Amino acid sequence: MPTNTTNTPCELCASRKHSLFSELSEQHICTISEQKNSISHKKGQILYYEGTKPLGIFCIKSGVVKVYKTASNGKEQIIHLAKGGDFLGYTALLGEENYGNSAMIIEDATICFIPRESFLTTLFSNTPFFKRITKALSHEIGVMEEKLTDSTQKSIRERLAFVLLQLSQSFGVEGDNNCKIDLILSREEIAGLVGTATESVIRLLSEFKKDKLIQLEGKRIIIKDPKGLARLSDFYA
Amino acid sequence: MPTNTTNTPCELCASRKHSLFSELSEQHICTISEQKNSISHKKGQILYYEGTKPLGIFCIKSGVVKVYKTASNGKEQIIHLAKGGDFLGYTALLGEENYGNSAMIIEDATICFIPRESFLTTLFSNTPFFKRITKALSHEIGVMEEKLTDSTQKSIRERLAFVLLQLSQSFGVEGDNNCKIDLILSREEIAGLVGTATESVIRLLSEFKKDKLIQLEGKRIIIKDPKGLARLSDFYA
DNA sequence: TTGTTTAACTGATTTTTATCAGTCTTTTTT
DNA sequence: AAAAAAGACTGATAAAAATCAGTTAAACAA
Repeated sequence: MPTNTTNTPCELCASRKHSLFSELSEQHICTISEQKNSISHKKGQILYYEGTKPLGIFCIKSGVVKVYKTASNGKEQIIHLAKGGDFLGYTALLGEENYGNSAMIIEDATICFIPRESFLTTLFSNTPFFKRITKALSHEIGVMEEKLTDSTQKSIRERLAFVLLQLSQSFGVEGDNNCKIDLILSREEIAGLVGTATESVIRLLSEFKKDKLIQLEGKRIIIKDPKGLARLSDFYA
Repeated sequence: MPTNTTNTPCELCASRKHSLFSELSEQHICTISEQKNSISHKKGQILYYEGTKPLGIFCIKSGVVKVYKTASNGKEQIIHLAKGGDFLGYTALLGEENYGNSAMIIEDATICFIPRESFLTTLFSNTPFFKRITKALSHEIGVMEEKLTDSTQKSIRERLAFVLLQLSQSFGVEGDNNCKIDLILSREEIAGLVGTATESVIRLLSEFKKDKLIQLEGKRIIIKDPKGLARLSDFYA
């Protein structure tokens, strides 16, 4: 189902500026660029499955990908949402393990695949790049520790409020006196992001709406009162 | 309060065999060894606080350290328990961030401190070692993703059963037909490990005891039926 | 050893959250 | 356009877990 697309060279790729490749030398970028393969993906397609062997890394040019784990009860825990400039799958590659999560396209995407060897060769022959990747890995660990703590110590209401703020951070477009989250997620997916039941999300969203914290426009959510949400999410203290 | 101890050279340190230093060359080990500082710590002492700047890394020779985050409600989420051979604090150092968690001695320990520069110099001039660290970081991310998923999708009973199995894995000593967890943790700390209230842990432990899954010997826990606990923890499926 | 503090435990209660059952609405398919 | 399917939503209920209040037991200090 995925289709090949015109292979824009990495040198010219707009999303590279915000990516881990941003500081790579001309020479290295070109090596990578020659080996990569740009592919178009439609919403719903799977990029990779948990438990399978990583053969390279993915670099998102455009679109949105959800990275998630399926729990034994069948529910999905969404680890994070990746978008243009984000890398996927390097954790499994560097950990020399099979994928520990799955990745599904949730907004039509163009994604480059860089084969294992090209990536690793560039990495190991380029200390600044290696450092950069290591820094990203380390940062990620801190983020996960924070998420774990929140998930055990905060209420669903607090977590949902926080998720909405994060979504507006990553996918928000500023409007007149508010901020629209420009990303279509099902209620079930929001639940997967928060780590709760779908019905709880629905109930809390309508509570937030009643309290004028958000507004619902079709499937999209508009943040009306970010400070109110921050207060609710127990963001300080 | 911490006191200096005889500085066993890393070359001769028993805990090195199981550590990330295990494959380091003679030369590199000696460089590190000359710069390090071995310190004795008593139970209750703090190794470092969340929010402060890392000045080097810690390498545990003996003893046990809890690495934890304090949530806004004052409760502790224990991220993991570190023991002989484990490294601490390299995540913050490599992420170029302040400590994202705190570390407290929970069993008298001897811990070496390796200053930032010595560690980083060795790391960047030694690709195999660098790869090894990167692999550990990547693995850690997978572990945290698993923990996050468990914390949102499993019940407290399942999580406690799993924590007990992990503790017996890390701190268990085999007895006649059972396995004693040779580590003294308060009920509150077990709660911090599971991510729940202290009372819930107490109730569940007595339930497990009633069901002949465990046995309590003073503050120590003896695993009587690991398979039963595994079944309870929903370890398969 | 006794008093004092801290931790472990128990029961009752409340709060939070999940689950179940069903309706309404939107999307997709035919 | 009509039928079918999927998703959003609502209310009622049940289950899980936290909190509160108190007792008992253990550890520590005077």
